[in-house]
Amino acid sequence: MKARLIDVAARAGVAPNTASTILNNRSGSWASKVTRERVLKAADELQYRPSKAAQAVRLGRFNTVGLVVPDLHNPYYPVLADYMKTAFQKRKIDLVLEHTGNEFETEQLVFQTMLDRQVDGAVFYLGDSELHREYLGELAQAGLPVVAFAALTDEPLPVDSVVIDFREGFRQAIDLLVNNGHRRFAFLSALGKGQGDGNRGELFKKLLSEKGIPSEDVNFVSCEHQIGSARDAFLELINETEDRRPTALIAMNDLSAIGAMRAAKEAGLSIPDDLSVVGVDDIPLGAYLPVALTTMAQPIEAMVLEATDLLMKRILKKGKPAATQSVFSTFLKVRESVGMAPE
Amino acid sequence: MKARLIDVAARAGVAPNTASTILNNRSGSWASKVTRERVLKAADELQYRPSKAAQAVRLGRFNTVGLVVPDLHNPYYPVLADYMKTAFQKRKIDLVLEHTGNEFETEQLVFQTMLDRQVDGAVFYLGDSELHREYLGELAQAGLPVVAFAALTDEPLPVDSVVIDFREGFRQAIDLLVNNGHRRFAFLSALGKGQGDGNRGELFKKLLSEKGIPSEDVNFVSCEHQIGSARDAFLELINETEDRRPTALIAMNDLSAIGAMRAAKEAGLSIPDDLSVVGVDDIPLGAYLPVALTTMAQPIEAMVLEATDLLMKRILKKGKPAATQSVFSTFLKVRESVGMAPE
DNA sequence: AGGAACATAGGAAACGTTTCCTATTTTGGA
DNA sequence: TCCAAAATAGGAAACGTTTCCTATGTTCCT
Repeated sequence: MKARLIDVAARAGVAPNTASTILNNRSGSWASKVTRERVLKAADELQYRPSKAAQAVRLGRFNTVGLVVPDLHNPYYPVLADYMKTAFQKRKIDLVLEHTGNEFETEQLVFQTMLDRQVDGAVFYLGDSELHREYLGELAQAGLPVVAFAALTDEPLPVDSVVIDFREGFRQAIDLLVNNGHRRFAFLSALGKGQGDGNRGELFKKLLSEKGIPSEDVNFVSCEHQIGSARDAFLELINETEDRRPTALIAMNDLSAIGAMRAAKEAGLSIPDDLSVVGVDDIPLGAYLPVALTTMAQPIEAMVLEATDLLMKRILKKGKPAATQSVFSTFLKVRESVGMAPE
Repeated sequence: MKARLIDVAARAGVAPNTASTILNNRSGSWASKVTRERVLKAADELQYRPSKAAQAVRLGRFNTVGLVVPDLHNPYYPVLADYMKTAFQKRKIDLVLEHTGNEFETEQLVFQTMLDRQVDGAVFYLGDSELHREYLGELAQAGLPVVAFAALTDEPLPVDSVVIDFREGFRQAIDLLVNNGHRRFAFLSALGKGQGDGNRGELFKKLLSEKGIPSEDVNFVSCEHQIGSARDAFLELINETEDRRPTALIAMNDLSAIGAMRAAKEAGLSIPDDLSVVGVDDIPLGAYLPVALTTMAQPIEAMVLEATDLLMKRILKKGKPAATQSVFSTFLKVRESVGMAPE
């Protein structure tokens, strides 16, 4: 059914290796013009496409890398995936996209897939699940080139990593909010059951205390970084804190921020008059909400380029150099969801 | 570095074929208990994982299917992809996800990839791009099992298809809007430059005229089905129609609806008091907008199951039976964005 | 005119599996 | 005790490429 190299060679009246050499125009391309054209014509007529599987077996590489993200439902990741797809495309490398949904079983499965030598390397975006941190070293040990995206934490990862330093963005956000008169804060993040926030909660508390905000005026709300869970959790906080209700909210991603804004709406709070909201991620949607979302953005494209470079180096390099760490800073994009503190 | 079948066999002191038979527990599994255990132990110790590429070459199949969607930035598709991933997982088949961004070049590339025999079959979601319709038959002709999702149109597709019949949802939406007193409508859709709306515009006009709405009170707005494009286009309409401004909008997907809601906000129109909005797709986000979005939902899971079945049948069946068509109806989910017509 | 250097092409092994077929040993019934 | 049948295992080819190495003509210089 499908044309093979042999078929092309036969039709062109040459040996398979000759055809192969020509089709991949290899080694100075010694073939005579007439032979070359015969082969090219035959390949075209037969609609020949080489079997990637056979190539992979022979060459020991796939020209494919994997990108594993926590959750495709968060529009941040498709944005990142697009950049990365473009970056690898330039190197003639396919990118296969997987998402774990932050579920342990799916994560296991994806790690297996990656290990099945389907890919020459893999990029893992460590979301708020701490689960796969454990496996990263294992994968690298098993010989798979790996690069990870992660939040900046105290303990460096055992693999090359592109880490996001939230300090600058946080500082800008807190400056803005405090200057606008806000004194009572809420912090919405994923914590518990295998989830961490990369010390961002601690960082937040510390920066606020430097501004003279006592820690009892900083409410930590834990949710699952999905929109529904954020709404529920924040609505509960609103109902619990009638007297000293926070006037400013920082959510650890834009989706949670949207959920919280919905909760505010349901509680009769208006944004930004009664409540100021800051998100993280700068998802495209944020600018088009009825009240456009102020958010901490990342230099996604630069981060992706760096990750791509790191992975390519790992793939091409023979030895196992020590893991490196590249740090990128966040910055605030001020939109409509932040205002002056009420009264 | 990586353990191969030979290595496992050597360590267990058996021939490779014996090891293969045991590891795949094939043909009544004749191997003696002791041999079996030795092989299993060796495989475990060496962390043996068979090379998928080699298997693919030998077996002529990949245990992998492709899913091609137009745009991952629209949260509708991740939802669909998740269902499909689960459905194929049950059959031990990997799903690789590709998106074309509705760009012609990317589409070409993806079609190539699929044809490179990386997959045993492919599911294409035909968005509003008419571009790949042309290629579907070609792919099927080339021997690739293909199933397509599409809107119900007059001309059936040359491959098995799962089509969405919008009539019922439209009828429900129009009933609701007309009963609420709306008389002037807008219809937001992707048209032009290779894009079609599957006759949904015509359908809309027809249903409205049955309700006694003259066609001059139906405004068609063309945009690119992305949030920003929808905002721009609808804002323009608002500004152009000060006198006979529409009081109800139907957008051909939820993302456009959100963009239009943003435009309404910018123009000082409030929803649903000044403008009622209905979307299509029922993306999860819709329920969590400050004004929850009324939308036409699809039985996504059932559609996915059907598509999965169709593809599996194509893959397993020898001959080339005629293309079938499975139709699914939409239904309205009423939320907050629809109200009574103003004054 | 004779050989070296070049241009052009093919033979055959290899990548890591699976599977068809054959070979050896064991079992069991008469 | 003998032979057929069952149980158990291995040999070798095959999947579709790529690549190393060798072989045949050509060209060109002396």
